[in-house]
Amino acid sequence: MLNLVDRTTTKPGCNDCPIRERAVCAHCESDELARLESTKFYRKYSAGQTIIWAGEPMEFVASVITGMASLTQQMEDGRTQMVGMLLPSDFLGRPGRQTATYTVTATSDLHLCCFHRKPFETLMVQTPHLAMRLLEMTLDELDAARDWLLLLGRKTAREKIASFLVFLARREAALGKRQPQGQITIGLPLTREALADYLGLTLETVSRQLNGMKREGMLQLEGKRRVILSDFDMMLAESGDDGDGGLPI
Amino acid sequence: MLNLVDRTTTKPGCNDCPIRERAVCAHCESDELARLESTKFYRKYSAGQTIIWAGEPMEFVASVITGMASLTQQMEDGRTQMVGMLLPSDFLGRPGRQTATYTVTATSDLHLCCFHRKPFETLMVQTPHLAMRLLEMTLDELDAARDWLLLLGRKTAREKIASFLVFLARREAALGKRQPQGQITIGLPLTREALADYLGLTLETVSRQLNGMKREGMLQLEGKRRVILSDFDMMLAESGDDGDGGLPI
DNA sequence: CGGTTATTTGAGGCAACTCAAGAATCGTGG
DNA sequence: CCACGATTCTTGAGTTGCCTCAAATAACCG
Repeated sequence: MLNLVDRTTTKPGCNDCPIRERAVCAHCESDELARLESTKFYRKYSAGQTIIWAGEPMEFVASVITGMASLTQQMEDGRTQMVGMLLPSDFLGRPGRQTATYTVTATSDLHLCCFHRKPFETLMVQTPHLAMRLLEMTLDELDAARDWLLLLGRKTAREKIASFLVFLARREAALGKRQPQGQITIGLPLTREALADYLGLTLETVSRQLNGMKREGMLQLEGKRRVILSDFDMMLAESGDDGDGGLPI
Repeated sequence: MLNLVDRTTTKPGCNDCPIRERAVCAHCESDELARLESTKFYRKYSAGQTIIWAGEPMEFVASVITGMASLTQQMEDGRTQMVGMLLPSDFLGRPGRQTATYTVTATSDLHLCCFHRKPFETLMVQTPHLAMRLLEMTLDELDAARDWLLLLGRKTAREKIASFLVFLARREAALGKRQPQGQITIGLPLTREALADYLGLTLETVSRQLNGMKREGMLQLEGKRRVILSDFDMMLAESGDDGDGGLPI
C-alpha cells in the first residue's frame, strides 16, 4: 500500500477542537495550551493504513480527532489479537518509551493531532495538568481492558458479539447524550475479520453468530457495515452483563 | 470466615521498606516521604481473605509489601475471571473513585501499606512525583493487561500454562537480578482453581496440562505449591512468545 | 461488466468443557 | 503423632462449541 500520509501543517485553533473536553489536553489552561499548540501538527490516514509497526521507533504521540484505529499483537504463526481500540479523544503512544509495543492500524479514515515525542515529554513534566489527565485516561483504559479480559476468558461467542454490539450502541448513544434503548441503528466500523480479532473468534464464527441473531429477529443487517438492533435491552440480556456500565463516561 | 485483620499501627521506617524503590512512593524525596509516612498504616490479611468486595466503598489505597492478591470479576452465573494480580510493590486502589470495581482477595498471606483515600488524593495533587510514579505503574499494568488479552484470546491451554510459568520464573529470577535459564524452582502461589480463573480455563484442564507436562519431563511437581522447570528455554518455546519481554522491568 | 475481496454457508473434527468419582494432601484436635 | 474430615487435586468418559477446511455467494470498485 502506498504511503499517502497527509502531512498538512495548518493549525486550526484548539478552541474549535471537537475533542478539546476529553483529550489529553482537557485540563490544560490557556498558557499551557498555547505551548502545546505551538508544537502540534496534524496527520491523516486512510482506512487500512498501518500507522506504526510493533518494534519500530515511535517519533510522536497523538490524540485521535476523528476515525478509529486499533492496536494489535501477533504471534509468529499469524494468530492475531486486537488489544486496544482508539476512538476520538483517545491517546496514542506512551511517553517515555521510544519503540512501539503494538502495531497501530487505521480501521477507518483517521485524523490525528500529533506532537513530537521528546518535546511532549518535556512538556508533561512541566505541566502537571497534562500528566494528571493522562493518568485519568490510562486508568480508564485499564478498566476497559479488564472488562475485555472477562469477555475473552469467559464469554461464549454469542455473548461476545452481543457485548460488542451493546458497547457500540452505548458509544453511539453517548454522542447524542442519551441512554440506549429500543431500536438502535449502529455503524460497524470493522470487517468480520477485525471483529474476530477483537473478540478472540474466527471470522466464520462471527458471521454465523450475526446471521443467527438476524434469523432470530434480534437484529437486521443492512449492507455489511450497518446493524439495526431490534431491542437494546434484549441484546444487553444476551451479553451476560448486568445493566450498569452505562453512560457516565 | 472470621475477619482477622491485624490493625497494627506501628510504623517501621520507609528507609527499611523492601519495596521502597518500586512502589508508588519510589520517586518521592525525603520531605514528600515524611508527609506520606505520617498518614500511613499497615494491615495484614491471611490467604483466602477477601479485602474488598466489588461495589463496596473503597476507604483506602495501598501498596503490597509482601504476599499476593488478585482482582476478580464475576458473572451472575458464577463464571469468574481474574483481571489483575497484585505482587509486592503493586498499587491497590484507584484515586478519585469511591467504590471498588473489582473484588480483591488475598491469594497468599498479605501485608499492605495503606493510606486513607481522601488524604492520599490531596497528597497526589500536591506532589507530582507521586502522580508521575502512579502513571508509570498504570502504563505498565496496561501493557501487562494487553499481553494477557493475547493469552486469553488466542493461546491454547498448553501455551497459557507455559506462559504463566515463564512469567513466574521471570519474576522469581528478577528478585535475584538474574536471567532465568536452565532448571528453575518456582513457588505456585495459587490453587488450581485460581490458576484456571487467571487463564480462562477450567481447573480440570489446568490439572491435565500440568500433569501432561510432567509426564513429558518438562517439569516436576513438588507437593501442590511448587514447580521445578526442567528447562526454562523449552518452556519459553511452549509459551508461543518470542524470547523478549525479559528483565528490564 | 469482470475481477477482486468480503461474507456466508456447509461438513467434519478436535480441544476444552461437563459431569463424576477416586486419590492425595492439608489441617486440626484428640 | 496419628486419625479423620475437609479440601484440593487427579483422572476418566462423554459431549459440545468453536475451529478448520472448502466452496458458493454477495458486495465492491474501477
